[in-house]
Amino acid sequence: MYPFEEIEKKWREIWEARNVYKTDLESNKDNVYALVMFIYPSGAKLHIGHWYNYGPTDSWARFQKIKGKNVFEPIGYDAFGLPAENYAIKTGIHPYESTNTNIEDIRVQLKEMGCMYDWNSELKTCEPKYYKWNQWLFVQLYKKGLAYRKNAPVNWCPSCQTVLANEQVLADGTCERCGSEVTQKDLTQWFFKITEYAEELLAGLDKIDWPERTKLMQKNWIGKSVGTELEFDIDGSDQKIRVFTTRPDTLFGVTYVVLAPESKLIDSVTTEENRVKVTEYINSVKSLTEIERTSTVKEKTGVPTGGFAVNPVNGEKIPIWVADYVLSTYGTGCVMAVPGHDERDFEFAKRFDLPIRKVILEAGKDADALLEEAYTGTGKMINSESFNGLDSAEGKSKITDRLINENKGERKINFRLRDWLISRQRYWGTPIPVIYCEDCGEVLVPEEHLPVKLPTENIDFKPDGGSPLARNEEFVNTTCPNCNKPAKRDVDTMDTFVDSSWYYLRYLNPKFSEGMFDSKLANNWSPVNQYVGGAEHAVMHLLYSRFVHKFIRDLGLVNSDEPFAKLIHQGTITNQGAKMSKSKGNVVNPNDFISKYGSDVFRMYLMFMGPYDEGGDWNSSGIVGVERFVQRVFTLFSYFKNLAKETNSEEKYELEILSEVEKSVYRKVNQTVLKYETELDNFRFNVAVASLMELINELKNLNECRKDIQLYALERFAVMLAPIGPHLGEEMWEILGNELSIFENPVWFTHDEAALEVDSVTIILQVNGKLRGKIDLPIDTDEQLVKNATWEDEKVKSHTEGKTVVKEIYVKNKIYNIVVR
RNA sequence: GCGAGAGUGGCGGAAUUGGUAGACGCGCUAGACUUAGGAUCUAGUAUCUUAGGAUGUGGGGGUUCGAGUCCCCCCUUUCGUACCA
Repeated sequence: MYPFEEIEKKWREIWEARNVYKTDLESNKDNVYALVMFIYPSGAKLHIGHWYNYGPTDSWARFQKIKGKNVFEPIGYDAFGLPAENYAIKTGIHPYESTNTNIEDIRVQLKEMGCMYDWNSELKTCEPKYYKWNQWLFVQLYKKGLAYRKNAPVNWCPSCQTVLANEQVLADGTCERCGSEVTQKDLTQWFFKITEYAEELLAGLDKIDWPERTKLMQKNWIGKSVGTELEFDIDGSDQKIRVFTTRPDTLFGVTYVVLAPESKLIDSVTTEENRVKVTEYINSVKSLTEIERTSTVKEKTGVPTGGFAVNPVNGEKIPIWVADYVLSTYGTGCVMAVPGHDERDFEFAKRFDLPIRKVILEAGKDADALLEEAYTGTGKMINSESFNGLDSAEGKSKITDRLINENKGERKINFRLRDWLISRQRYWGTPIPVIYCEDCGEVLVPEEHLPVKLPTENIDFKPDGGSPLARNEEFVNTTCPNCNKPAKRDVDTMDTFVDSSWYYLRYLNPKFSEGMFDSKLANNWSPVNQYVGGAEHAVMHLLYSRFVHKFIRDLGLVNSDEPFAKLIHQGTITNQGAKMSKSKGNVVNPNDFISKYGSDVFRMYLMFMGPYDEGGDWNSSGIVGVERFVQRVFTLFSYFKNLAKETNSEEKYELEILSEVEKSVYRKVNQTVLKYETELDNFRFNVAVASLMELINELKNLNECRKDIQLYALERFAVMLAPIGPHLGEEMWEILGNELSIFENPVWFTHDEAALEVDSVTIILQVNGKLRGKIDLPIDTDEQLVKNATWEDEKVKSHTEGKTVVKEIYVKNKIYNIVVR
């Protein structure tokens, strides 16, 4: 039996004692930064999902190490946040205490996994020496005008008792964290101006190797749209209605204009006879929740104001309506309605019997035919006076030009992306380094006073809609850095996504006191070569990090444009189809498997389950397969114990001098080396593991080989085992008679290309594309000989007899197909 | 609604440019060893079959000598998104 307990313990001690995983960060040669998303230490311990994230990624990193790369693989804790605070509310235990207790436990588990983390780089975001630099970042953003405070309608989670960023509200209008329904509230809050970087955040997506899905999500979230902003005069008024449109080519099709219910223009455009109805309508909209209002299944509602706008291109007077399908937060909050060519306007026009005018003709359609639905495609312009006959694209440009000439419009780019709301009315986070003075207004805490420490005494955690820090007099009351008069501190804390948007740079030297991070090291190690984490962060963490990275690049602190060059999302492991969660009580505990099979077997099984980015449903029944494999490996190597002390292997062998058995062993070993390398490099762990299983099946008759061939095979096998089963690999390497840790002294054998060349091939014989036989022939056999052999095949004969041969197809070394009729 | 991905034996899953579908593993069947086997080893294992073959990668069409792979339509499912003008 393979004594995994003893062996795994032994190697972990050796690795730790010899400091095998300390990275030379000063070096700039062959660097590989392998990063997993750091841990959010909520009360729960590491579960299968963590293992699935960290284990295989570590195997990838170890493989880089074994190939001689200078690998940096750190781990740390995203230690601020709600779970610890909620726990404190429930139990009274201070978040600092519970968080640290959790981290202690988690660290033990992490070490059990046998990952090659550089523990010198471990960090916690809840320490002042870390969050000080969040505050510093805030100050820099403020100084560049990229951090600002405004009163705005914000998303409010009544359960978490705090505001949320747009990204933290789910599609169904619930809180990303707790699932409560999010409401709207008007509050004065701090924002980071991520929109300033919208264009670059979008363009940068083309330069990074990320899953297309994720890039698309970011692209949609940023939501760039190119169009024209133009104005409609208001009939009988000096005011104008500005609208944004991506389809100026449909301007002649505008039959009404719509204002969002929040629009400030409503009051002045509404006529007296419509005022009551309009007011009633606006009130009715207010009482709707955001979800109700934005539901696309809801029938469109709206009321006419009685006022009229004037179409800038043809002077036509068209009615002004108020409707809640127009959003105040996008564009100008006003829309020109073209029912003929916009689905929403079409639906609205049908409902309220407004005219529908066709101004774009779909290719091949009749200009006079009635529109059954909005035609949103492009085509020839019609009913558009002098623009008739132009293509949509040309029309867009020409109409815009005319508007520009007449001073009635301009080209405009709009983004769906909003600024990042970072204030949180919670305790367990980074204090916002701002002081409010009656005389001086909002004043930044001077950099030399940072960090503004989060008070740890006399905290009333209980949420009451305000920030817990507001009740801590000692914290709140301070003096103005400008005028020294009594002043008050900002009592909110920062969104924890601020913490996680730059931690990968801090890992390089978490003790660095002269700045946010050590720029010299950051330039050696940025961007991160391989980042691995859950797809749920596709638009939050991963977008914020990109923004912050670009900002600190602009400060001159780092010279790369993107934080993460390559990204992979591990899939989700479910249990009976359901996401594992404490509340459902369906969490699978990894410890049960570790104690029964050892961490290597568990890790290898996770890798073997299926494609890494797909995850899958947990089913422990297959783990015995991996266990058997490990047992067979151990038996095999034990049989050849100390072989490296008895013999030496060559780097390469000429095939001619090998026996048949040796030749097939030699070939298989080299095929496996190549396959293993390509699969592992690309995170296809399941296939990499399978290739080693195939190899051990092939090594059945290894004892019929010469000793040096035996060693040749086994040393390669051991080295390939090491990344995916690190303790096992080390032990097998040692059993062979090697004295040094394979990770301390990395060894990798590249494949022998000559071994992959086969001397004979199996030709597939087909009749009408159907398999009828196979023949083994020397490679590159002459076509005529293949043809002869094919025609001699009994089955081929019986399927072609009495039929006319139409043609014969020969694909060299692959297939001979006879087509008959 | 829209956008992106997925659908292959009893199960998890393999499969270069279109060229032997089902690697590897689980499970199952039979045999060997054994006091015993839920250990280990060996062999087999897509389905139907009149034993010649026929069928087979969600369904239906198509391109091709040849399609899991390419094209069109549809179904199921996962994820994202929710009137962004």
